[in-house]
Amino acid sequence: MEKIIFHIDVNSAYLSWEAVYRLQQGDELDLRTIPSAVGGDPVKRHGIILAKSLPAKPYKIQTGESLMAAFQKCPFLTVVPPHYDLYLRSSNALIELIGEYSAQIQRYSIDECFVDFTDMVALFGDPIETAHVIRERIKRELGFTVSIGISSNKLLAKVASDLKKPDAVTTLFPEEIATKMWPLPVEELFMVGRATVPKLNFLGIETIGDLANYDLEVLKTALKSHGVLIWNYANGIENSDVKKSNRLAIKSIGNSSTIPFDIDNRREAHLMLLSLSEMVAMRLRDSQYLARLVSVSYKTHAFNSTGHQKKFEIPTDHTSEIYGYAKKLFDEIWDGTPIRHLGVRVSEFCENDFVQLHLFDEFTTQKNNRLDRVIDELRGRFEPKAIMRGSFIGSGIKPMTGGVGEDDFPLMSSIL
DNA sequence: TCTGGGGTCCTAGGACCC
DNA sequence: TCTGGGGTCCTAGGACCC
Repeated sequence: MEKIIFHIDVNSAYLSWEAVYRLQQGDELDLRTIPSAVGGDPVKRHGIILAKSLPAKPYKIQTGESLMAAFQKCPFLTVVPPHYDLYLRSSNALIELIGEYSAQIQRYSIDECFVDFTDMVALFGDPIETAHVIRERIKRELGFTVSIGISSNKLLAKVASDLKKPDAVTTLFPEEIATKMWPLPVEELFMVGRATVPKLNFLGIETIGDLANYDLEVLKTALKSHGVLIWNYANGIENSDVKKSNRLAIKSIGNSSTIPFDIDNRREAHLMLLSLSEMVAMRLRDSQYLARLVSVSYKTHAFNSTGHQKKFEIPTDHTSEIYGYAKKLFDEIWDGTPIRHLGVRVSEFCENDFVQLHLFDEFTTQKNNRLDRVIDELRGRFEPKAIMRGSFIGSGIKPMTGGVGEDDFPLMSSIL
């Protein structure tokens, strides 16, 4: 039987949520009605556009571009800083509402989800009408708009939701592929990014239809497995299930940050690594995993990036050990070039079963373990700053760097 | 116009073993 | 001494997503 899949996408999510919140707080102005954007702080060198309003679109404001560039195009652009807590709460409210229509929901990102509606047709009736009911309810009850795509698989549903924005419901069933999807430029296809477009253009492929009808063998030679993937997508072939999101399915945990100033000495670099390790390790303990692989990466002032990683015999979730590894890895590769951006990531997880905790070095392990958990608890109960290492005072570096905690869910890079 | 931060997956080359 | 090929593990780097 053919499946019925919805893809639900919040229109200009960060900006919409910001606008709704401000209206609720009594603001007169609706950010969505003027050229506006959510953006970072240029002084801290985080200055890019994260989301833009519809009225900002005619000015060709692009997500990801620098605020400076945006102001050049639209000098009176209103830019507000991001509030990730608010976005997480808004996202949760959305998922809760959608949950009334199906239990089969895959959160794909903070502002997108897939819904398997196949078994719900018997209960709610026509999928298109139901999608409109959901769309209307979200607008009325939550105050923002969504675009809903409907098809028989996730890929087509996702493409469909993109066809009409904002506040719309669009179908893209297999028989509609040739008319609705094939005329689109190939860069609109999921998984065709910056690096692939020129390669496809070189082969004479300009539209999704060109790709769909191209010789698969030639494509395979030129683009390997990625070529096969996007050829299938161009033909609407994709058959993965809507997987209920499971936080324990996460494969890695990392935090990274652009430092407001270039770091040119080992001491400050280590302090920054400690700050990042604190957050990574806390999230790791919260995930109930131990990690075997620690990676460190950095970007230089000139934007060259380098990384180094190593597997360790004994899986851990201790802040002190992760920091120790990170520091060692960093020292092995850094040549003194001024650093703009630093990151720490852990992966290769195994369960943190009780047994594993005292296999080796019982005393230190248990001591470290208790210390980490007490700190986690205090930080959870009060605020992260409740426990702060003295070395950070006056350093210009925050005692913990990075975000995403309790409510994180895995974001898949490819629909599968 | 100097370009965030969170992820996943793939590939290529070298080491090592049989 | 020089020769072969296959498998697996490890690491760096890059492509893609939102």
